[in-house]
Amino acid sequence: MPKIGTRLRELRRRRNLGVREVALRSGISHSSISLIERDRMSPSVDTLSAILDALGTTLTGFFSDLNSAVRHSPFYGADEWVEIGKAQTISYRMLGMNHPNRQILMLHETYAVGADTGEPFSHSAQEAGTVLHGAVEVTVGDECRVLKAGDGYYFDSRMPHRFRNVANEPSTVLSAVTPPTY
Amino acid sequence: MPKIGTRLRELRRRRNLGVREVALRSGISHSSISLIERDRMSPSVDTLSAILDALGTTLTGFFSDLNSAVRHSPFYGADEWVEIGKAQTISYRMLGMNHPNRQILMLHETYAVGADTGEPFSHSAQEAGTVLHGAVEVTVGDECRVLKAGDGYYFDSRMPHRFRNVANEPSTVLSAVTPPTY
DNA sequence: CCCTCTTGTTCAGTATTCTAACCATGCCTA
DNA sequence: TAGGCATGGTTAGAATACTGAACAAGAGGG
Repeated sequence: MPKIGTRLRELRRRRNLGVREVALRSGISHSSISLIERDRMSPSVDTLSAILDALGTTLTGFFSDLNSAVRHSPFYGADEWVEIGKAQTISYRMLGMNHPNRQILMLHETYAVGADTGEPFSHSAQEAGTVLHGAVEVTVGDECRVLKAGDGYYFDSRMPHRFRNVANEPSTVLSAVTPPTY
Repeated sequence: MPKIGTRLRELRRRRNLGVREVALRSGISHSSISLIERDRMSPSVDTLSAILDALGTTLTGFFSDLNSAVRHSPFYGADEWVEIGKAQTISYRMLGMNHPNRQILMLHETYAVGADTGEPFSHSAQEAGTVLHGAVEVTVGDECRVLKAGDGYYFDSRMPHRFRNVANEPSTVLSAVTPPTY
């Protein structure tokens, strides 16, 4: 939540609009606009959405413009992978947790024997990956194939997909998703 | 603000995490998580950010995945341009106001005699446009040129830029910006 | 069957956002 | 100078987000 206020003020100023004008168009009180722009309060998503609407922008656009250029070390140690799932049958460990303006979700996935992501699901993004160890049956749309170490995949996440470990040992996969949704 | 809750729940479930687990990692109470996921309250940006953090996602990623496939008429009449600025010296009228998943901000800009966007500013996006009528002096970075009807431009918005009407009549420009931030 | 551990939901109380009315300032015009 | 009308900021009270504890439903396990 980096200086939302400042950015909002810029957007408004750029349009030669007053706080009151934006308030009128968005249905939010001008005092709230003032407070939000000066980071004295964190608006609810609904409120922010209404304001952006009045400015002809969208939540999507607003946030995709956020966190632009910040310096950060490009290196991460082997101990810096962060578990983002609950390591029972499948473990998802991500790289670069706090990297600014992260556009990629790089995952090290470990599938226990018989592990299965279950119901094919879909979300809008693109993902690619490769099997490091073991054997994984990957289903994308109506295509299905067993991938072994060295094999890889690349597909649009909107296609329903599913992963299943078919080896009699744990399998590992290294994958990348962008945008970092999963 | 389309079903934020549903999407959040999907993200969580996909990770095999419980409401309580996410609460612990995000510092938000598990009851809030429950309420938010069922759209019974609209979280503040701070809160949402904390939750997404615990799920390994970002505001940017979360919203860029939002509003995917919704049907909508592709046609807009000449009377459907919406003024998003305050028409004094410069008028900004945008197209497709309520178009779902809008990725482009198409603008019809009208500059009064002597109008000037003033201080060069910058934001992260890409924009292109062409002069329809009159003459506009465009400055991008350290380059400056006068464009007349038919001339165009295309640049990365991160470069500081500025527009100035140098004709002795109103000038009009048709432009596009993506993502729809401006 | 009871016990316990897990899951998510409900609810009363607290903290925060949000609003409405008021205030301060600056810029016109008379 | 006063008066009007912009601008944005402040503040008490209403509305809502948020919390913690209590509740309900299900899954084993003895």
